[in-house]
Amino acid sequence: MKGRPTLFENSELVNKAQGLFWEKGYTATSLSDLLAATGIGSGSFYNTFKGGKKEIFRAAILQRRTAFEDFKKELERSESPLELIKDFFRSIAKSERADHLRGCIIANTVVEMTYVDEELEAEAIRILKDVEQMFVAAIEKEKDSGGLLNPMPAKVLGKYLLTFWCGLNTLRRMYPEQKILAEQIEMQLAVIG
Amino acid sequence: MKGRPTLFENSELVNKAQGLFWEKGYTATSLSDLLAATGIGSGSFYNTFKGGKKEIFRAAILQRRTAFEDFKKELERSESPLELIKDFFRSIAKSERADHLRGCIIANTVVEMTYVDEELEAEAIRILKDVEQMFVAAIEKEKDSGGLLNPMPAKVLGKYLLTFWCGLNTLRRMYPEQKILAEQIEMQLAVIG
DNA sequence: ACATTTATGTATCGATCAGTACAAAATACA
DNA sequence: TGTATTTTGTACTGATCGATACATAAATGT
Repeated sequence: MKGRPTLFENSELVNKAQGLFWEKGYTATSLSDLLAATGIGSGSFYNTFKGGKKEIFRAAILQRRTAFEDFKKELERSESPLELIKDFFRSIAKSERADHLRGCIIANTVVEMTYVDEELEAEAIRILKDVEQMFVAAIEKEKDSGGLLNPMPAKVLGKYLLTFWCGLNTLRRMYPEQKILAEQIEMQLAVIG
Repeated sequence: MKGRPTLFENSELVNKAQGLFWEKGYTATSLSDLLAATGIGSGSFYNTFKGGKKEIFRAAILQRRTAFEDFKKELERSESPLELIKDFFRSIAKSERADHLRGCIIANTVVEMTYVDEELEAEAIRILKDVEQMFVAAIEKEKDSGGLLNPMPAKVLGKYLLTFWCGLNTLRRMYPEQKILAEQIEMQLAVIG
């Protein structure tokens, strides 16, 4: 390809931007924050992300989405996907304090963007609904194999797990302590059966 | 008292500011948003709220706290506080769409402020912990009167309700529909017993 | 009437916001 | 060795940010 070669790896830029957005959200993260963290100049930045701040934020969100999709594929290959999901929830308790404090970037975005940016809000909601569907599919599979006796519809149980995930997003900030979170997670998972 | 009389009622200012902060959060609400919504000039504004934007935000949060404290007093007078709490959750489903979208200003603040403003973050967390304590007290009372058979500790059940509240804060935005929310709320309340 | 006090409206501050203009640099291709 | 193409760094833009300066208005107290 013709032209000066890129000094900055695109995915690296998005990675670093994601780190900032994850902590402070979209509005409170300034462009100069992004430029300072990545080391890129504004010329390169707007050459790479023609849509500016909003485009790199969307890229950060979508990158998070692919991380979720990887997990989803792992579930689809699994015999007992619900167990993997439960283990995922259990692993949350063991996170570092900083990870508790920043929570889930997608859930954060839904809360932040409601009256701020319709498109980004819709984007984040779409992802959470995909997560919900993943929960539902795992629960249905477990029901089919006879490993789950809970009589509630899978749809309701899926929304229950999603609501738990979003609630945990705040609880973790209030109690970034392994013991409390582990106990609470275990209790909430037991509800499913 | 000496001096020119105030044209603006302080609590009215806080009320209107609360409305803006509730929708867009702290950072995305600008001072000129606040001035436009209240009709006040910046001179008067900074004369009234010496701490500027942060002070009026804190006032908005604290005003919400007193609303919660009123409910708490009602609970303390009640014979079956847990039933009142359950009815409160049930009433959420019937909210208007706009109320679903803006959620709970305190829970929103916890999510927004984590790496943005330590003090406001701590303020909001303190309030949520008070709400949690209110849940715990109501559950203990219900246990004492023999009206609650669930063997889990009241502390755990209280955190469960709090987590549900915070999860609902996102679920409402994803599904601002009475039917879905009512079904989900009923399911989650049934867990308590 | 006049001094004092407080609230108000307006003009304005420096800082920062997101974004642009543009020339220099670094490559590929002719 | 040029010419086209793309990236990069820097200077800069107008707009908006939160906040202040200050004169004027409107009350009270003497």
